[in-house]
Amino acid sequence: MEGGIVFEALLQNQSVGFSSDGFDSPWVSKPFHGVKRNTKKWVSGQHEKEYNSDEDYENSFRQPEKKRRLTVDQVQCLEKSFNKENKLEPERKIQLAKDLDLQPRQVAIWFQNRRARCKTKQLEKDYDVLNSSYEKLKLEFDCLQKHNDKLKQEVQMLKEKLHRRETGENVSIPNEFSSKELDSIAQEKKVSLQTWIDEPKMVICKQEYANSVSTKSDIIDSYSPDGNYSPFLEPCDSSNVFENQSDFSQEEEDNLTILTCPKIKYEPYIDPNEGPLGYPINDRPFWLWP
DNA sequence: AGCGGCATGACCGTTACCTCA
DNA sequence: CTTGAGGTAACGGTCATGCCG
Repeated sequence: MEGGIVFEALLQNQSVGFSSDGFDSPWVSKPFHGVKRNTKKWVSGQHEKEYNSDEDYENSFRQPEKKRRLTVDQVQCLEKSFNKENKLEPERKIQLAKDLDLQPRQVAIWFQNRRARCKTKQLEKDYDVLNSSYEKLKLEFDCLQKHNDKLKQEVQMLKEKLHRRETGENVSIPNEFSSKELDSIAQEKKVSLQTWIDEPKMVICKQEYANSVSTKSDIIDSYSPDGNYSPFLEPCDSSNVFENQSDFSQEEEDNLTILTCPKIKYEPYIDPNEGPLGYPINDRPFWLWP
């Protein structure tokens, strides 16, 4: 950092010295009124600055201080180093500080802040991923629900007609439809539904688990060892969704919920304050959070 | 081996300052 | 010129870890 950064006239009782952490940071403590906080101000190169007289020392306090940003070159070099490894070993810190004419502590702080920024960005990305996943899932769920209702209606209608026919009532079902044939029609309906949902990947699970998935951050936030995002539910084949190979009893099956799990991928940024339903995400019931 | 004290570093939340629209 | 928002350097507090007596 070229040129000494000196600071504005400070209040009395200031102290010039090293930080309490015993590290090599030349900070000046400045009393701060009203807030219980010690504001310290940076003096570039102070560790090597020599004052020829008390007057020089006093004058240095009267010059306005600027908190300088790191230069473009410094940032570029730090970025390069960060991209190689975002943790900073002491040797590398010293070397970077030397190379960039910074205090080791400045390098350490830059890495800390850089990691924090990195984490924030990653959280934003994760949010986008989950949000778009949720949006897609909800859409598919709504479609399925509507289709399911329609099918139930049809089955109910057919059952009623069958009942009336078997009890001798005059119904419009052709006589050639036996009970068996009606079953097969119903079966056909299942098949068509199955075809319809063939594209989205699905898993079937108990209602309690479906509810808990949205809150299981330890699962959702999981990453593979190489640092890549790992979707919490792997895609699976939906072909057996309606087959009688379920591990659940009939009663349990009534409470089953279908989770669609499209392959998660990053999508363009979406305003996190506005959810897919068009109103702020926090206004949504907790269990509807993506 | 177990324990306490100390040094160090990472992380988190926060603050102060700078820059720019 | 002022102001507010956003970005960033830097802080204090806390916790984990390693070393040493």
